[in-house]
Amino acid sequence: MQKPPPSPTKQTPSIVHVAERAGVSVATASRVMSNSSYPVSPTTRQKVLSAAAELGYAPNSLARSLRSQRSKLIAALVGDNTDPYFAEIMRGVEEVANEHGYLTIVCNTDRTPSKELYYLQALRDYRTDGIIFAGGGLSDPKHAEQIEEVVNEMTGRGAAAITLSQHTLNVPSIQADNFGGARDMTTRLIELGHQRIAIVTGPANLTVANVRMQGYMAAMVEKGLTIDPQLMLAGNFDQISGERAAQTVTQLPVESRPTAIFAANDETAFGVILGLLRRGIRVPQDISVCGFGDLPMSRLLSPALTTVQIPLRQLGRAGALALLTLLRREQIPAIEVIATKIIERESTAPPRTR
Amino acid sequence: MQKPPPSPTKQTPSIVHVAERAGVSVATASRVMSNSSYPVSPTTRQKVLSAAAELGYAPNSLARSLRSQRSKLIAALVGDNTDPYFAEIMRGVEEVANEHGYLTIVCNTDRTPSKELYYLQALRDYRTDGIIFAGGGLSDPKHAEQIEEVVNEMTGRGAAAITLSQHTLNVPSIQADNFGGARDMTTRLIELGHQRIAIVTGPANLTVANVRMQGYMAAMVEKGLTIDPQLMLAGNFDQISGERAAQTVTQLPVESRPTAIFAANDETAFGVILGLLRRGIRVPQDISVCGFGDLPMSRLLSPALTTVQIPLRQLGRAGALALLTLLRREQIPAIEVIATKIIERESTAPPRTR
DNA sequence: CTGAAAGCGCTAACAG
DNA sequence: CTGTTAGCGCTTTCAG
Repeated sequence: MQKPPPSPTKQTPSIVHVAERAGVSVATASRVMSNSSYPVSPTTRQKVLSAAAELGYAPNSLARSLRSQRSKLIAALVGDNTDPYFAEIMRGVEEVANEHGYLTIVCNTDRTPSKELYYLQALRDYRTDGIIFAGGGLSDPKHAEQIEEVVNEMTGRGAAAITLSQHTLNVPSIQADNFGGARDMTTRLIELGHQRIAIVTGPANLTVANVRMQGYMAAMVEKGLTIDPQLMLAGNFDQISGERAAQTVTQLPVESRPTAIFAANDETAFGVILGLLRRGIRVPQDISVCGFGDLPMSRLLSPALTTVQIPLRQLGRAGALALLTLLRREQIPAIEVIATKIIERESTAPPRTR
Repeated sequence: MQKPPPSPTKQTPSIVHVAERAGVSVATASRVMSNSSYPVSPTTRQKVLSAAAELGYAPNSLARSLRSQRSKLIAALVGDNTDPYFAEIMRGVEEVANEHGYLTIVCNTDRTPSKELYYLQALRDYRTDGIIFAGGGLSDPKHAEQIEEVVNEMTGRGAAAITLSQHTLNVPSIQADNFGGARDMTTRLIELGHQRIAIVTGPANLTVANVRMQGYMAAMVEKGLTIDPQLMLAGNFDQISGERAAQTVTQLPVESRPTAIFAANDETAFGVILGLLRRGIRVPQDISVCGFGDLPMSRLLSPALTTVQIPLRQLGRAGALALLTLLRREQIPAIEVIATKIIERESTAPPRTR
């Protein structure tokens, strides 16, 4: 059974048709259809309205945007919309956009500078009013320059841009307190009695990852603990790298093993826990594990994950709101920090007394 | 209505400027900038190209779309982009769109007919070329009619629409084999030796939920088992309803308790498992549990979830591809079914022999 | 209050 | 091969 291909049948009515049918000029028709503040007599207005209704008239946003130089389109540039981290941010962005009559375009960059650049150009071509960089800035000097150029071009034209994490781009930024969150979490572990605390880092070229590591180091130093390079495990923000880290740890001689492992994000923490459990090491009895992010599934694991919660949806909402403010030509602070919060669950505990 | 360009720092160059600078007509400039097949001499082409480069010219897609009556915009209408189910589909859609030079608009409907209608109108106004209905059709006769009207209006105009699940809309559809998957899973449970198999259904007004229930019933009947109404638990596709179902089950007299519970989706299954474990019932030793969907986290649970896998990303890709085919005025089947697959993990086992 | 007309930036006839 | 021109559908001066 085949479906007949769609073939354009009836002509979409334009405002000209509405004007004709209502017996008024297009100017007047436009004024009522666009809710202009320009005065139109109640009777004329009514005539236009019913003509539009009879015709099933729908304004052409493309023409409107072309004319007004405002597309009412905003874009969310994310690493991968499938990643709950980005999904949650996108949700916040989309909600605010929707509430204000904007449409949201998704762009998955896969953290690839070239894809990011490609998308940016497309967005520029569509005269997208605003762009939210949800992911971190990619440290790739070659593309960074071009990306910056396109962004400047857009902002120079009246568009707005904003980042939701540390970024090389010189645009306003709204960020979760990654440093503070990591420092607080580490401090908490220390207060629990841990001394040998390992960290599984994120991708070296990702700024958020580095900032979290800084937070960890700051706490260690503040508390007078030494940072053992052996306990700084390279990770990649994914589960696999967490499992690898667990493996590395278990190969360490018992006396130099950490009593706690701080994974730079939740996914990595899942991997760590899984890797540990597979090797018969109990969490948190033998080793405590914590993450960063508080993904929805973090509380479902057993043991449920202790982690640093980032108010992601709120971050997305704040970002979109800031964008709209910028579009209204109003000032916003260059950088706004949103507090994170430690959520203690089952994966952390005081270290075993030897 | 919309705000004028706030502070046009530098005037965005249009094709007219390019033409002037290259010393050619706009027609010629357009021909080279739009990669028209129309012949242009190599020298002229070069002149235009360098003029464009010097000016930093970027084509205006809005104008292009207005003129060509094709926006190169497609939209994914999802229940909630935060739901891994939809996120995965969206990813597939976005990938294909991107590969073909289209931009993807996200619309979260929250399964609300009014929001769906609102979005549809906005998409129509933007002359979106194609729409993918990722969620099921909402059984709400009042809005359904209006929604259908807008969709017809759009397809009549040359746009394409497609659904990725059972839907009242009369447009082509690409679907996972929900019936077959549920039947196979149920059959598998029966083969393991289960006789008393409960099902936790999805929202009654969601077609997918009903189809899965049908599959369950078909298998039961085929195998000559009776369907005990006591074992048909009302669910809502969320974790809470799964926990509630677990509670209900544990309140049943021991002899009439099920030995296996089939949750209509994974989230519900998580809830069931959680609820069971909390009450000291072991999974799968005491009761087997399985789900439908294979969310990423399903394999991370302990016990890892046995479930029916839906190739979601592929579904999204297939949907977008179908849309593009339709846009090319080519035929596609009215309905295409994509096979599901049973993934057996740790949450199911033969029933305990009494 | 209403209307005529000038474009927004681009493509595609239709001439040369 | 190149150029002129007529719109796509809409908003907004600028005149009544």
